[in-house]
Amino acid sequence: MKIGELAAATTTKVETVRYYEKIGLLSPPARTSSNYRAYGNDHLARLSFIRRARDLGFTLEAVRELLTLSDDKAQSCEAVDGIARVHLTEIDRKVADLTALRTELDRVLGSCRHGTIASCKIIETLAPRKGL
Amino acid sequence: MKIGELAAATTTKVETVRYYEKIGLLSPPARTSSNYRAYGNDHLARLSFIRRARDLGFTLEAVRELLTLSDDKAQSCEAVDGIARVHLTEIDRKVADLTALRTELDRVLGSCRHGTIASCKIIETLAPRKGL
DNA sequence: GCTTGACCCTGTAGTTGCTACAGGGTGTAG
DNA sequence: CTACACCCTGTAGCAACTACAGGGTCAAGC
Repeated sequence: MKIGELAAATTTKVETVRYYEKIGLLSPPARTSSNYRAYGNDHLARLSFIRRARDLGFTLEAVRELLTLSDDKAQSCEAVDGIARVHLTEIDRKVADLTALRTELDRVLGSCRHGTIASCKIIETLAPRKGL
Repeated sequence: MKIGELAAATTTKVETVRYYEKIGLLSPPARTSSNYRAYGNDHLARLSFIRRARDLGFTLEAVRELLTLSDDKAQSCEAVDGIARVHLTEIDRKVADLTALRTELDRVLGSCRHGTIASCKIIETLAPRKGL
């Protein structure tokens, strides 16, 4: 399959596929006589994995780690679990922060409707907390 | 307080603080006789806010707008309302996205049987699926 | 009083994760 | 046979930092 087809099949930009190859996330495929990249199903699977992990918010470095781990079938699952778990904790913190910010914005909007410009406490909402 | 102290208090790099000043997010502080930047508590609060907001995925431009909300006390109610409303929508979208992501990651983690990679459900989940 | 080391200054170049050209070659449909 | 969509390499740009290089400042210790 040509690069355009691979890209379309994974909703990736052609340039991004070449970029992944350049940084070593995707192995260089065979070339046709006219020097076009020729991909197989293994490439398709790997790129799908990369895109999906990226979608889930993993950095390229984390993806690289996950790929290395998944290549070594005999290894234990714990490292994979660890990477995902750290990521999950981060997400939980972000949701909590966003919810606090949302409440404050909502309050600002509410006071607006009553014709008064309440002093906006946005800065205080995300002010440093002791637990951090 | 000196730039290093401010940076440490907000887990920011010194260079980043200077960068925020350069792009106008942080007002230029007073200088000591030896030309060192001298910050007060208002800078600390503002920088804390910027860092948290950035962490939550707001662009610097969005942060800039949020800050004008809390800065400009004389602003018209409509302007405040407009800016707040846009960001409220954005926050709701982010919370929804993160929650979906969380659910998925949680499901993936729950399936981890701590066996070997060969049977790792996390890797399997990220692998390409027919329905995609 | 002088050196050592941790800090500060400005300015510029590199990073991440792409994305967008520029300037060219290839392949097929009309 | 020429138009057009696709492919190639290479470089430059984007946001938002981050890391030097090359220099100045200051408190502590000998």
